[in-house]
Formats: sequence, structure tokens, C-alpha cells
Amino acid sequence: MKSPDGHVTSYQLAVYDAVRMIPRGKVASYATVAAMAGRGTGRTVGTALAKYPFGPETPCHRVVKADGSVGGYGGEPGGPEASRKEKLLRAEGVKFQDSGKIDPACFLLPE
DNA sequence: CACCTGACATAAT
DNA sequence: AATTATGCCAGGT
Repeated sequence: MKSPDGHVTSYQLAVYDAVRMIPRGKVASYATVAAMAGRGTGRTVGTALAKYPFGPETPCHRVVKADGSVGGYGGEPGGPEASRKEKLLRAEGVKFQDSGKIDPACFLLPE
């Protein structure tokens, strides 16, 4: 469980690198991560994250949807793990609106 | 090489 | 405001 799967494309690594640079207490939309990676779109980023086994250094929980929803987690969209994801974000200092959406001020500005 | 799927985004209805 | 349809791009079959 230390090293991830061996078959990883260049794009996956680029997405990881972008996700890893997200500061604690902030979040970035899938599209923003794609912009930082330099390639792809929100869809490709989400697909990339879902397929990858993930190491402990990749804060995939800091990646959320553009409308403020937490998106997915644990390789499943809107799954039960997504609730845990929200809890993690709260623990890191991310504020949530009463509507259940993330505060726009916690979003990392795209490049 | 062609078709299908998918942790998204945006516009239109 | 909520739901539906279309566009995007990379990966897998």
C-alpha cells in the first residue's frame, strides 16, 4: 500500500503534482487542477483521480466541484465516502455554506 | 484505429 | 431554482 500501481501515465503525474500543491485549508475545482496541470479538463482530472490508488501525500479531498459540492471520493461519485471528505475539509479550516456548499473564499484561484 | 466511459463545466429549457 | 442536454479530454476496451 506504499507504492501505487506501476502503470501511470504522464497526465496522472501532472494532476497529482497540481493536487499536491494545494495549500491546507483551501480547495480547488477539478477544472482549476486541470489548468494547473496544463492539460485536460475537469472530467479528465476526475477520471484520473478515480483510477489512481493514491498515496498518503496526495490530498485528493481538496479537489471539489466548481459549484461548491464536494464531488466524489473513494473512487465513487457522491458516495458515502464523500461525507468523510467534507469532514476532512472542515478539519482543515475550509468553511461551508449553510446550503452545504463550500465557501467560495476557500477556493484556490486558477492560474 | 474507432467507440465508449467518466470523482466535470456550462448553457439551455 | 432544478433538471436535461452538449462539450471537453484522457483512458480503456
